[in-house]
Amino acid sequence: MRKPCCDKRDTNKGTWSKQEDEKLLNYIRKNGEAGCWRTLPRAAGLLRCGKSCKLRWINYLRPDVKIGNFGEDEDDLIIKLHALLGNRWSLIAGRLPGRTDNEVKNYWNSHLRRKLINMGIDPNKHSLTRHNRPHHNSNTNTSASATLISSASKLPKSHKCIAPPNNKPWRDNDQVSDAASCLLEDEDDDNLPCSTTQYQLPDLNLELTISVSAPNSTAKLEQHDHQIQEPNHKQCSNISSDLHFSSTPTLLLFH
DNA sequence: AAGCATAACAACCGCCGGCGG
DNA sequence: TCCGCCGGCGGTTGTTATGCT
Repeated sequence: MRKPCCDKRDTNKGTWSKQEDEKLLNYIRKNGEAGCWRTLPRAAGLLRCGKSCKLRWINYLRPDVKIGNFGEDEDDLIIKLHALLGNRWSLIAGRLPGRTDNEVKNYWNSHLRRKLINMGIDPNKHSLTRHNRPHHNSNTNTSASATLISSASKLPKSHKCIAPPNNKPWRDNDQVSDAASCLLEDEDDDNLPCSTTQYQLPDLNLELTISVSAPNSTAKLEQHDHQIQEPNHKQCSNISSDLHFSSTPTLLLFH
C-alpha cells in the first residue's frame, strides 16, 4: 500500500492565500521549479501537499500562464481538438499556448459543453442530437456525408478504430460532428476496415494520419514524414507537438 | 433583502506508468 | 524482478460568484 503523498493532518486544504502564493513563488524564484515537489512544501515553509504546490504553480503562478477569457479562436480550437482527441486535456492544452489542462478542462465543462448542448450537439460524441440530425443518403461516402468519431478519445486504450463507412449504408444512428460534420463512427468495432482511407475534414484544419495495426493494435499518428508510435495512452503526449494544422484538411486512416 | 439555483472556478483525489534503487 | 517514489493526468468535488424569484 502506497503511503499518502503527505500527512493530511499537517496540510492546509482549499483555496490558496496570498501569503502561501508568495512563499511558493519566492521559493521557486530562488531554487527553480526543478526539484522534488514532495519536499518542496517543507523547504518553502508551506503547510501544503507537494502535489498541491505543483498544481498551484503550474496552473496559476507560472509566469507564462495565461489567465482569463478564452477567445473565439480558442473556443473553436478546443472544440475541434476535443472532437479529435476526446478528454485528453493535456494534449488539447498543449495546442493552446499559456493554457493549462486544468483550465481547458474547466472551461470545457462550464462553457463549451453547455454551448454545444444549446446548439443541439452532443458534446461527448460531437454529433448532432437525433432531433437536429440531418438526413443522410445511404451509400454515400462523400466528405459531407461522413461523420465524426467521438470515440477517437478512447482509441488508444480500447483500441477502437476510427472507421469510415467503408461501403456500408448509412444508418439512422450515424453521427454527425458539429466541428467536422464529416467523419464516420463505425459502431461495430469488430468490423474494422483493413485499408487506408482518406477523409476530408472541411472544418477541421488538421492533417494527420491515424493507424491502428493489429495484433497489438498500436495506434500511430503520422504527420508527413513523422511517425509517432503510441503503445499506450499515456505516451500520447508525445503526439501533441506533432499534431499539425494545415490548409488541406485530411484525415488518413488505415488499419 | 433573503433565499435558492446555477454557473464558474479552484483544488483535490486516485490511478497509472516511468524510473531508479 | 520487485518495490517504492514521483509526476502526469483526468475525473470529481468543493467553494465562490452571480442571477433569479
